[in-house]
Amino acid sequence: MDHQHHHQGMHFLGSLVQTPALSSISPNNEILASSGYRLNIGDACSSRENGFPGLKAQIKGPTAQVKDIFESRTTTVAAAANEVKSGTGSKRKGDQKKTRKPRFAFQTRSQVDILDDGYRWRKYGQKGVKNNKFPRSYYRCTHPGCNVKKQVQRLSVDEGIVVTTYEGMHIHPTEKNNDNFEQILNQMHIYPPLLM
DNA sequence: CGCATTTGACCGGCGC
DNA sequence: GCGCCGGTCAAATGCG
Repeated sequence: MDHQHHHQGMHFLGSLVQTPALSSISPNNEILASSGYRLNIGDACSSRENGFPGLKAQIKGPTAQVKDIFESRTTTVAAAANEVKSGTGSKRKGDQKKTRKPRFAFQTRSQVDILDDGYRWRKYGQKGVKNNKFPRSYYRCTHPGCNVKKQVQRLSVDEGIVVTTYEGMHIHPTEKNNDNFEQILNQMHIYPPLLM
């Protein structure tokens, strides 16, 4: 737990993904949408603190708007996430360190906001975003002990694009089969059409 | 009944 | 100090 990272900023994986139009895939679990768009991020990018499997997207400079949205966050975020509840409550103890978790974001061209990445998420908040007509949703991985969070935001500047940001590393494997044909298919759709 | 989502309150940081 | 902002909590509600 000491091998810290030197990058405190956020990595931006800007890939424009054109997902195939499959029909609803897994209705019950995953926050999957009915239109059948899905993105697989299931196994492991291995690299660092985040597991980003099939995401081979290249790292590229974010577009003006996107960058704006996330970069400002980086610093403030950590504080809120850690210390928060120590105020009056007696429940949580903000004992955790002040880790500044790196975040990874990527954008997708999709009709649905929630992409099926193979993990189970519980929504814990939603807020309006300045200059944006779409709200941003906050999710937390439901696996016990796993602190991974993610937020989803659709850009109003181009409502066909959804930005998903991951924060933290999963401490458990994906809950779904990874050899699923469809998933592989989807992974393949990840890199091709790049934004710039 | 056991989950997940909804939604307004609340919190810490920051700029003025 | 106050108000805004991004983020989170938690009670109520919804749903299978």
